[in-house]
Amino acid sequence: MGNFWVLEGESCSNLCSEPDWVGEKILGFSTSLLFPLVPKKLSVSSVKIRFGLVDLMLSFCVIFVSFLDYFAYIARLTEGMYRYEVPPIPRATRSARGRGNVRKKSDSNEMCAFDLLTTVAGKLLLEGESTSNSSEKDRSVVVKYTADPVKEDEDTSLKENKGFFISPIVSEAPVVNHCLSKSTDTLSGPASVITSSDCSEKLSSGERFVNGESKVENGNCSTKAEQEADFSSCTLGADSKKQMKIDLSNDAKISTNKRDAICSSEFPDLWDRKPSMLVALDNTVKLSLSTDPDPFGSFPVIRNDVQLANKDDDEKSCGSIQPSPRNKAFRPAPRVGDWRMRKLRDDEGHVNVDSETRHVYQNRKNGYTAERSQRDFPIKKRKLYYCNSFSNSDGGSSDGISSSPTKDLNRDTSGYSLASSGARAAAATSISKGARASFRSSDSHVKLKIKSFRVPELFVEIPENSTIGSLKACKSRTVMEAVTAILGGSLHIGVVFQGKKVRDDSKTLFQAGISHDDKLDALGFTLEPNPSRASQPLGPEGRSCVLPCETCQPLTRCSPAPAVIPNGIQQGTYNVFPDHHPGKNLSNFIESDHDSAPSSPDTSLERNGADSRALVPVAAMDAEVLAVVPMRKPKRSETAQRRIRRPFSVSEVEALVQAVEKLGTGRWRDVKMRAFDIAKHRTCVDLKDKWKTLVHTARISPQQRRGEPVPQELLDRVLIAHAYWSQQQARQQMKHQSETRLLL
DNA sequence: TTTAGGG
DNA sequence: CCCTAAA
Repeated sequence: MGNFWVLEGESCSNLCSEPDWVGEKILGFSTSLLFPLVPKKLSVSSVKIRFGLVDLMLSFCVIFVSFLDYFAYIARLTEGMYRYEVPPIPRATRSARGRGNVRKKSDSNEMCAFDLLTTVAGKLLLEGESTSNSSEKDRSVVVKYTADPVKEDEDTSLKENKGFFISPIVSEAPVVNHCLSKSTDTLSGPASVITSSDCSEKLSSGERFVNGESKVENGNCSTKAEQEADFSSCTLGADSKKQMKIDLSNDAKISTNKRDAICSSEFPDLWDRKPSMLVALDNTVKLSLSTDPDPFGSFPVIRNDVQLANKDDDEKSCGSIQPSPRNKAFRPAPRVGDWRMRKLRDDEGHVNVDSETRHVYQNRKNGYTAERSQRDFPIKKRKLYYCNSFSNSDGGSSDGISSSPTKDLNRDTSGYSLASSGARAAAATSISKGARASFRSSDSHVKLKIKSFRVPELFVEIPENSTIGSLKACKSRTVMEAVTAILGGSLHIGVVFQGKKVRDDSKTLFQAGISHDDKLDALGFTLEPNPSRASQPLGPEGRSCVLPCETCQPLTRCSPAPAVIPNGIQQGTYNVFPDHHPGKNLSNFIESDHDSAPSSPDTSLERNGADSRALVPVAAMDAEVLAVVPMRKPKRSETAQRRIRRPFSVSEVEALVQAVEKLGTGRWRDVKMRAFDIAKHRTCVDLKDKWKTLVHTARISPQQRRGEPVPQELLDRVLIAHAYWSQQQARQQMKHQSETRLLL
C-alpha cells in the first residue's frame, strides 16, 4: 500500500468530521481494503542486530490508523460506487487547528474508534554500512531471532543475547515527530519501548510519543540515540504490564491505551520525497465499545446509540473543547485498543469491555487503574501522517488525494520542512555520527530504514442493502478479526536478502551472501505474523462465509482504476510456517538457502486464510454479515509473482553437470536430490531447464553467451554428457521398441 | 509430483 | 522462468 508515517500531532478528524453519509444506505458496495496490518501498537522501533561485530540498526515504523476514520473516508469515497479499492488513507488536515484547545478538542472527539492496525512488513534498507574489517570475517550468526518469547516484563530488557533486540532509536523517529508536533506535552522519556503486546513475543517494539515538545525531545533524542538501553520504557501495549514510565504532562494521557502509541519514524529520504498526510488519530475516544457483550466474540460492534451515550463522557473526560457535532457522531466507535483489551480479557473469561468495565482490568498485573482509564482518553495528541499511501513508484492508483496532502502538510506545519530538516540533521548527528563515521572509520553501526511496507490485501464483500452502520460494524469486525488473526500472534522478523527470504536463522551472514560491500540494500526485513500464535480458531463453519472472489459480481463493475496492488507494495509475507534449518550445511551453494522468493500475495493470503483463518468472518452476523475473502486474484497472472531470478553459479553448474553425468538426463528428481537437495529454490524443473540452457550454451559460440561465463570445461562436459545420455536414451527406446515388437 | 517441451 | 500436458 504505501508508506505511512505517523507524526505526532493532532488526530485527523477531518475525514470523519463530516458524517454526511451516516445512516445512508448504500446501494452497492463492495470494497477491498488494503489494510496494513499492524499487530500491535508498534510504532517506531528500531532494531539492533548484531552481525558479528557489526551492528545494524533497524528502525521501522508501524502506524496505527484509526479504522473508523479510514472507514469513514472510504465510505464517503465509495458512496454510490460499487467498489472502491484501496482508498487512500484519509489525512487530516492540520490546517485550522490551533494547538492547545483545538487539539484537545480533536482528542476528545475521536471518531476514530478503531485504530486500525496498520502495518507492515517493513522493508528496511540499510542506510549506511559499516566497514569494519573485523566484522567481515566475524560475522557469524547474524540475524537471528529469538525463539524465546520475550517476556512482557522484560520488555526493555531485551538483550543482545537474543539474536536481536529492538530498541527504539530515539534519534530517528522522534525527530520528525517533534518537529511537527505542536503539542505541549512533554515526554520525559524520549522514547518508550513497548513490548509488543503479548502477541508479539519476539518482537518488541518501541513506541514513542510524539507529543513531547520538540525541543525537549530533541535533546533527549540526541542524547539517547546512543544509549539505547536508557530510553524510558513505556508500554502502550495492551498489556498492563507495559505501562509507560514516561512523564507526561498532565494532558498527556498517553495512558495506557495501547493505541496511544504514536509512531513516528524519520525517514529522511521519504520525507523529502513525499510527506503526506496525516492519518490517524486515536486515543481520545473515550467511548467504550458497545456495552453489550459481544455476541460475536471479540469484535466490537459500533452502534449509533452507543455513540450518543458516550458523548457526554467524552466531553467530560476531555474537559476540553467539545467536539463538533459531526465528530460526535463518530465518537462512539470503539477503539481498537479497547477491542484488544477485550480480546485479551476474553481469554481470561471476561467478556465486556466497555469503558465502564475497564476497571475490571485493574486487577491485572500492572492493571489499569480507574484513573488511568480516564486519563487515557484525552490523550491524543499525536498526529499521524502518512506518506504516499500509494507509493508513487507504484504508479499506482493514487486517488488524486495525494497531492493535496502534501501541500497541506507543508502548509499547515509551517516550518515543517525546516523541522524535518532539523530532525534529519539531528538524526544524523545523533545516530549517524557514529554510523557515518563508521563508514570510513571502523565503527560498526549500520543504519537501516524502512523503505516500504507490505500490506496484505483483504477483500470484503458487503451486501447491497447493508447500511453504513452495519458496514462499519461488519467491516470493523472482519477487518479486525482478520488482522488479529493474522497478527494476533507475535511478530516474527523475517530477513529478506535480495528479495529472497532467508529463513535459516543459523546461517551466517557470509553464508547468506550478505556482506558489507555487497549490496546492503538488498537486505530487508519483514514483519510477519508469528506462526505460533497466529490463529484464532474460528469454527469451520465460519469459513462458509468466505466467498470466493469470483462470486462478487459487483466487482466487475468496479471503477476502472485497477485495484491492483501497487508494485511498490509487496505483499506481506505471511509465511505461516517458516522452516528453519538450523544445522543445515549449505555446501557449495551459498544461495541455496535463500528461500523462496517472497510469497506471492495471493498465496500468502490464501495461506493465511486457510491456516490461520484470519479471514474468516465472524460467525453469526446478521444478514449483513460480511464476507471477507483474501483478495485472490482471479487470475494468477495478476498477482503471481514471477520467481526471482537466481542465476546458477558456476559451482551449481558444476554440481549439476556432475550429477547429470552420473545420473543422466531425465532423472531430474534424482539430480536434485543428489546435488541440490539443500537448495530448495532449485526445483527439478529448474535443473532440467538449466541443463537445457547449458546444452544450448555449450553449442553456441562464446560470443553469444551471456551472463556469468561458464567454464568451457564444464560446457564440454555438458556436451559430452548430453550426447552420451541422449544416446543411452535412444538405445533404451530402441530396446524398448524391439521388445514390444517381439511381444507382438 | 515429476517429465518433457514449448514459450 | 513459466506453464502444461502427460505420465
